[in-house]
Order: sequence, then C-alpha cells, then structure tokens
Amino acid sequence: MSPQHRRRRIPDATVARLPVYLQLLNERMAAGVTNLSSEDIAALAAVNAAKVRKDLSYIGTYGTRGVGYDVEYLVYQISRELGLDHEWSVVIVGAGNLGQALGGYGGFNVRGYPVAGMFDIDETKVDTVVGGVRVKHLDDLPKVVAQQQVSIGVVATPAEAAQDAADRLVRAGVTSILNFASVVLSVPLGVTVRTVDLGVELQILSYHEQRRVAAATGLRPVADEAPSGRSA
Amino acid sequence: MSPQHRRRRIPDATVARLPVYLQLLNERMAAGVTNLSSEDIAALAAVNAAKVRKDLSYIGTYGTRGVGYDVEYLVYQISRELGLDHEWSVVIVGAGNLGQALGGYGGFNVRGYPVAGMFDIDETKVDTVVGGVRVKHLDDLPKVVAQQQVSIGVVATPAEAAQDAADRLVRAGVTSILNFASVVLSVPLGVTVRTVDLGVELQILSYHEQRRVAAATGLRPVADEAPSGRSA
DNA sequence: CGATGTGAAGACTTTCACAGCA
DNA sequence: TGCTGTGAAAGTCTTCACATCG
Repeated sequence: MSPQHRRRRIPDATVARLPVYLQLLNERMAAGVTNLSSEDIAALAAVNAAKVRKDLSYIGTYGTRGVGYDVEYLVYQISRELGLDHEWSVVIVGAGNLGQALGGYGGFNVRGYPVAGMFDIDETKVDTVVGGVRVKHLDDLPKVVAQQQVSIGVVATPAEAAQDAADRLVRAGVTSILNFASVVLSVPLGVTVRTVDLGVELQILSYHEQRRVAAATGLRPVADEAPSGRSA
Repeated sequence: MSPQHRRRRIPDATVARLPVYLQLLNERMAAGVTNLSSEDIAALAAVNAAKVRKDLSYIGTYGTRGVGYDVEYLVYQISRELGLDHEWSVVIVGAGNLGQALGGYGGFNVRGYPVAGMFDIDETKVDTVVGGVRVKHLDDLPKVVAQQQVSIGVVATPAEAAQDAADRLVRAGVTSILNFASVVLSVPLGVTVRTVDLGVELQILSYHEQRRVAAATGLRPVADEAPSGRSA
C-alpha cells in the first residue's frame, strides 16, 4: 500500500546520514514544528543544505518548492526507506560488561529493535536475567534466531570470542552484525558488518589532539584546522 | 628525539583505518610475527592491498621492497602518528547506565586513556564509585580538566543533557569529544566531535536488511549486493 | 518570490599498474 | 625476483549554481 519506489541505489554516505535526519526531525516534530527547509535541517544536522537536498532527493521528491519539507511526511518516508515500518528483533551475543549494559539500556526496544535473546558460553552467566532478558546458552542461538526471525546480531564479546560469535550468528541465519569487539570480523559476502570500536574512536581523537599540540607548540606550521560541527 | 616528519596532512579516511591496522599488527606481533606484506595486512583488515600501501605511505616509507613491513617498527610509527607515545587522560560525563559500563570496562586504561574523572549532576550518583573511580559533581569538571590536563571528554548522558555536557567540556578546555548521545552536538570550530549512536548503527543495518528482503521477495530486481568484509 | 531538485564542477578516496629498489 | 611506493585513472561524495515550480 506504499509508493514503494525503490529507485536508484542510495549512496552509503547518504544512508549513514538519514538516521541522523530522522532523529532530529522526530525531535522537532515532538516540539510541534510541522515544516522545515533544507537550510533548517542542515543547521540542525551541522551539514551543508545542498547535501540535505541531495540526500533527500535519493528517497524521492517529497519537498515543496518555495516552502520546504513537511516534517511528518518526511519522517514517514525516511522511516520507510530505512525499513522502520516494522520491528527488527536482535540477538546479543556476550553477557559480560558491555552486553549487560546494552541489554539493560532499553534503547533497543524503544527504537524498534526488541531483544529476542541474549547469549553467552559462560555457564555461570546462563540463566541470569539482564534488562528483563534471561541469558541463554550460545548453543540455543540457532533456535531463537529461526523461531523469532532474527536478522540482526550484536557481538558484545571479548575480542578473542568475537569471530566465533560472528560465525555462529551467520550460521544461524543472521545477515547483519553490529560488532563491538576490537576485531575485523570475517563474514561471507552478503552479510553486513558494522564495527563500533571504542579504542579506534579514541585513537582518532588523539590523532587530532596530537596535531593540535604540534601546531600549538609551533614546531611545524600546520595550516589546516581540525574537523568540527556547528549548528543553530 | 623522534624523526617527527610531520609531512602532508593525512586523509581522514586513512586516519580512521590506522587504528585498525595498529590493532591487528599488535595482535600479530603478540603471536610472534615479525614481518608482514601489504597483502597480509590487507587480508587481515579486509581491505585492498593498494589501500594499505597508500595509507602507510602517508606516515612515511617504512617498508622494505621485496620484503614487506617490519611489524614492530610499523607499530611504533603508527602509534607515534596517532599520538599514542603518551597517555591521554579522559573525563566521562554521565554516570548512568552507559557511563558506568564505560567506567567499569577498563578498556580506557589498557589503551592509554586513563579516566581522570567521572561526572554527573545527579546528587544521588555523586560519590558512588564506578570502576574504581569516584563520581564527582559536574561542577568540579573544570578543576579536574585543568589540573589533569584533560583534552578528551566522553559524553555518556541522556540526549537532553548532552549539549550542556558538551558546552561544559568545551568551556573547561576539552578539545575532543566522544559523544554517545543521539544528538548532533554543536561545538566551536577547532573542537573535534565523534558521535557513536547505537540507534544510527541499527538503522543503517536495518536499511540493508530491508533491501535484502525487497530483493528476495523479488518485487524489484536489485542488482547490487550489500557491503561485507572478508579476510583470511 | 523562495526553496526545491539536479546537472555539472570540484574534492576526496580508491584502485590500478608499474617503475624502482632491496 | 618480489614487494613497496606512487603517479595516474576511475569512482564516489560534496558543493555549487541555477532552472524550475508551488
């Protein structure tokens, strides 16, 4: 019953920004705003207005010339494009420090990603309850993934166990993995992996810090400025 | 006492990959490997060998033709380039669910980012101890940042409080922020922000899932395959 | 008139392909 | 000989600038 355009492929860079726009559109909508121009959205997202228009043009022509974008309609369209018109169950592998934090966080359910199960190999963790979810043994993963039609898995294990976790997820039928371990996961073609690594993020930041120090010390003239963001 | 070349600016894309190479080089080094070719590194990082060579060429010419790269030396050079030749103290703002997980995680200290302080406005959280660190009131932030020369701040607050946290960090003198809240932070030029948003990551994954479903349903022919990674 | 949607230009990134050196 | 280091080509992403339309 939806326009279901499924036009040309959306560039990765755009896909990565759509959730950001969506977030802020939802926020403005909650504040009672009904219309926003690309300039407005750009300011809120700390990007260039032309980029906003290009990005939005990939999902369709939903703006009104001379006016802007209807917030509610745009939220609907972006949501549909991101596959948010239904819930996506996720499983979390690893019930340690991070796994517990993720499970207890609640953000999964709120955002439409209910936690179908949490798994660990450690027998002492099995059957404990984290964030309302009872931890199961990793061997039960295939059953849960199949029964609950899970297609997204979260790897929250120590680095050493991450590849095994990923292998098990893939074997169970999961095709998207959010990896919090500091390892490059090897997965078959057709499986999407996104890695979020605290260490990597910190090192990118310290690289910039180190440049700033070098610049300030005046040892070398450094012409360019570090990246930053500004918004309204 | 270091070669301190400070050559041409390193591209952002490369800066984001250097920590990944570093991680895996350290791992191989621990396993006793002393030499690796660009091809080897590429396989481990699931990227193209030419990219590895280009990336490494930005930090200097540290390879040996016909042989490859000396792992230990390369680790040293990448570390230096990323500013890892000394420790960078960090402060964590927000002692809630996530803040506690980060504080207790220990990964900060291991990687050379000791936690100089953890802060919250909630009086009931102040003076509790998280991961060996006593939570202080947010008003004490400037003192700690100044005294311990902190230049990196972590925002682990709810979205509503994140901008205030960022403002306080910047006012205190922090110039790099790792933001875990679902908001686009507004900071002055010269301050680097990196945002890690669970919701954004999940939505990017569900976009790919949704495409796969559309493709499988056969409703529309979808020619291209979702991104993936493969390594040895 | 004002803001969208978009070709075209420009910037950045990746990949190729091979000269050059150990 | 084998693998690095790098110009040059190809590909992707961003930004400009303006025709177009509500």
